[in-house]
Amino acid sequence: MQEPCELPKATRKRLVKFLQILKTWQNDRIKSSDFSRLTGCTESTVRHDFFLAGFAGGVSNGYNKEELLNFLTVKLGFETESVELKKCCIVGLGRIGAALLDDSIFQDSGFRVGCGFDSSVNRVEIMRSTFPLYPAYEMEWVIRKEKIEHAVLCVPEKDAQNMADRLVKYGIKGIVNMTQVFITVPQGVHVADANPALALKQLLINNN
Amino acid sequence: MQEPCELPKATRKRLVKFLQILKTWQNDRIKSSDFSRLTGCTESTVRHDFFLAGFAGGVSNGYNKEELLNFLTVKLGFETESVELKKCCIVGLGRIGAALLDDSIFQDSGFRVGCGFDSSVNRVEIMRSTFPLYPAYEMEWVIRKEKIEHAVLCVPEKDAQNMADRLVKYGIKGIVNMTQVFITVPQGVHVADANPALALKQLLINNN
DNA sequence: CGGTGTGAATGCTTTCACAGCC
DNA sequence: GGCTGTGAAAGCATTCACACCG
Repeated sequence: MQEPCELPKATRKRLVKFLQILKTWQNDRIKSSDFSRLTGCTESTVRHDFFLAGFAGGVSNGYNKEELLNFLTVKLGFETESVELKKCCIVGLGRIGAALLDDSIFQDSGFRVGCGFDSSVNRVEIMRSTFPLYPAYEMEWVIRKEKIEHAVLCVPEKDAQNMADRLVKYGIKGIVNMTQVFITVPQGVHVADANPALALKQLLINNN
Repeated sequence: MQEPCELPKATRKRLVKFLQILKTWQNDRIKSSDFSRLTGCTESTVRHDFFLAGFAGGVSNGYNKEELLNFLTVKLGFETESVELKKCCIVGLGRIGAALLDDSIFQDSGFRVGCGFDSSVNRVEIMRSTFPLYPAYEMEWVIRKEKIEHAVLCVPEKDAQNMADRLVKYGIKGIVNMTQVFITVPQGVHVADANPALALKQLLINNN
């Protein structure tokens, strides 16, 4: 029914943010200036995004929170989210990977942690976790059996590309790259970087 | 001498990536197709970026690695990087914050960890770390004294905006937001998001 | 040939301006 | 008056096409 959300990329990205904001918005109504303040884009952009998305419920004291929240949830295809969360896996259980073995971090993301992998059999056996942990050589069958399509990559940098290649081979379609190196993936697979060091560097550069 | 790098935003962002790639590039020469493969942008874009940056050392078997590396380092204003690293602070020492108390994570970023803060005095006293840890009420003088301008925000979501406000008040100019909530900062302060849950969500949306 | 260098052309994104509505 | 809705205009970013060079 809902075609795959034919909206400009930039607009879609912002709409995800707007939806996130709505989820924790206390008030009954919300204005484009609120979104502007909270995201850093202009009021104009906010209104234009809603226009492109096809929303037209605004009046002179802003938008109705509930109405907008429902609209965006459907438009972005998140309706079924609460029914069944998608599973992701944490690959590499060093300090960062281990810290991510925690569903509260993925709350409201539409994902939950399915399992964790590490190439050290020892570490996998010793670590305590509410999620099943596997040694890396079991990745293939686990990923296929659990139909996991998303991975959070937290391995040492020297292993990042290798591991990414394996993940893709086993059917992973999206990788969140927590390492500082850039990884290459074939067409059809997507990567999002989420490394604090990289982010710091970008901050320095974007002082404009 | 080097004016503040008058380049299009998008181009600057990519140049930072290219520089990162060069640092670990094994071969003596590198081609635009290599950058294209590794970053996902087109060869055309790569060459055009170098053009805008004013680099013109390419020949028919690509660019000389060293030459390009030096050029970009200067152009982006990273020459002094190895002389003195900028300090950042980790704010909030839960699982994630604690995992970031580690300089190896910030290697090659131009930053090093200066110190950590947490509102739990108890936690600060108990945790072992090679960096000084302070209770949150000491933030102001530490940040001012150490002239820290960048913070990595790892506090619980409900505290994120509050803490960001305080950081800004104490002189922080750039915040890497590891939380899932969006924070608002005044003009002149910059925020970069680096939250894996957010990144996963963006991946779902960008399946185009 | 297999690459880069470069301006022009195309395609996105953001901003503007102002009508319309409560 | 304050805010949304909307097309048109301006501003960026990417891609093309082709000259040029070893």
